[in-house]
Amino acid sequence: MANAPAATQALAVLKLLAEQAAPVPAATIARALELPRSTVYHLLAVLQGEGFVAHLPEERRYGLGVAAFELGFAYSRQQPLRWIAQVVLARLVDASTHNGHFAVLHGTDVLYLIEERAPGRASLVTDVGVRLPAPLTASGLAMLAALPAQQVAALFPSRRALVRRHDAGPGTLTELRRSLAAVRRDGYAHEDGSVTPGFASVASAVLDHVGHPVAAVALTFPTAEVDAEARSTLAAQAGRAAARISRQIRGRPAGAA
Amino acid sequence: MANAPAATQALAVLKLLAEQAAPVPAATIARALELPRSTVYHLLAVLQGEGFVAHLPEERRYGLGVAAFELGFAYSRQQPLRWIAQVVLARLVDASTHNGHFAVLHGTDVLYLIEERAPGRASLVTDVGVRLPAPLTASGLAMLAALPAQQVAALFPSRRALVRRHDAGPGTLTELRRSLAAVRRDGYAHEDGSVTPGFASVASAVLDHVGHPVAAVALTFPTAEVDAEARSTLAAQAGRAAARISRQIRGRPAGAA
DNA sequence: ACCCACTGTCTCAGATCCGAGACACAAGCG
DNA sequence: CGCTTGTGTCTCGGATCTGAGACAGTGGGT
Repeated sequence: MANAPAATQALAVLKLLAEQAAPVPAATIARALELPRSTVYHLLAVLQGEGFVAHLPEERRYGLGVAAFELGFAYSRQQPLRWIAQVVLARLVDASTHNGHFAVLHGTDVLYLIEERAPGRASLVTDVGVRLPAPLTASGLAMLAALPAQQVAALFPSRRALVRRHDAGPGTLTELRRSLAAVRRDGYAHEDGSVTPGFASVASAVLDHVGHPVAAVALTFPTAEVDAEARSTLAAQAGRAAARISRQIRGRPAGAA
Repeated sequence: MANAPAATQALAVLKLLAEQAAPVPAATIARALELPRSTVYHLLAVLQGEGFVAHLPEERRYGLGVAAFELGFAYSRQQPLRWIAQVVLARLVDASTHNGHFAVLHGTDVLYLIEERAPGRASLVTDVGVRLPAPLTASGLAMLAALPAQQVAALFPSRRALVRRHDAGPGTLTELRRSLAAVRRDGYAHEDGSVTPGFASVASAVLDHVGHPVAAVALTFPTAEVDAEARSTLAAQAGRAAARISRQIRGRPAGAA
């Protein structure tokens, strides 16, 4: 297969810029990607010409451009799953009065595609576009629990693949399997403070026609506000929303994710 | 300046895919971009390798991949303006109980960066990522009204630059200028059914430290539900939200958009 | 005002890529 | 089952690019 270094390099520049919290100087890009300065300026000129990169002359820095934003939205728009989920999630959030999320599994991570905020509540760390280790999240646990054991083993071949945060989350594969068994027993997944201290989530997986988890629906709430009974109610609501989306996607061709 | 056809072509493929409502066959890409089939397969392989494109073998089609999505989110995340606006817009929506939007001017279009949905209300056509002709929208009119007349003339050199929809929106430059004068007189912009029949919006521009419009805040409501007095109240609320964001961005370096 | 480090532009030849077209495989239709 | 159309892979040489390094300009520090 022939190579296309210019294309590969241009995409690498975009990915690097996407990893930055703010626009950066061209020299930073050259250093990080180990590319000649002339090559970087050349690539930036092409990316700028197509709108993917914006040059900030006053700051002498480069950041992502509007074309990058539209690309991201276009991905979202191409997902029939997202449109179905948007409506169902809006209803769930209105009914439960808690923030709701819709996420997909991507490797060992969860990627949040939709966040619906309930009135009077702030957005959380699980904003759209955020990626978190699946075992730390209710959504991730819900999806992993619906996978065959071999697939889970493939994703997490050793304890090295596990990430802990706020001293939370499974530390061994045995703990992970135990968590997943509990999810299957309870019928829903939950996490307490693993993602944001003081907040908990409940989640259910959205299954396709062959029972494969394609996404998850979650509700997030302040731990202190919701007792065990209320939590079960929220879990049931999330479960019904996930089931509704599952029914609606059956009969549709499998989408990318 | 040297050229980088492979980089340019790869970006063209991404843009084409972003314009599609669903994944497409490779032949469609080759035809649309007038590229050799081997070149297209080659570019798709590179884009796929970097995660920007996903191949759907069962459908024999190609669509955008997760890296495209993350790119779009990364753009959003790099905008300090967006984070400030997110909080202010959430409060505005909670207080007004109507859907709110946050948009920027991009050429002669408005580009929606944030949508905050009020409980019990459906998302509208002005979803995140959507781009609409500025003169048709309250947000667009608010920003255009805050621009110097020469800049408006540069953006709209002739009536050819004007777009009508649902038989709405200014049809001549004179009408446009008249609309903008009304916005300046009233202190807020509004549209009735230009974007979505049965819905109206009010909007105010967010101004930077030199008085340049960098964004707009809008509230959208069903026309039948809101009388003239209530509309003024919503306009005032949107105006205060925009002013609050304006105050918060002063003292910060100008961001990209 | 001067100096230094950095930004941004430009050239051109050795190195490397791009794409025409052949080939194998797959899907759909009669 | 056979045929047609479309998908996807692969080769290689004429055409073209990549990037070292020179140069000019800019901004910040002293």
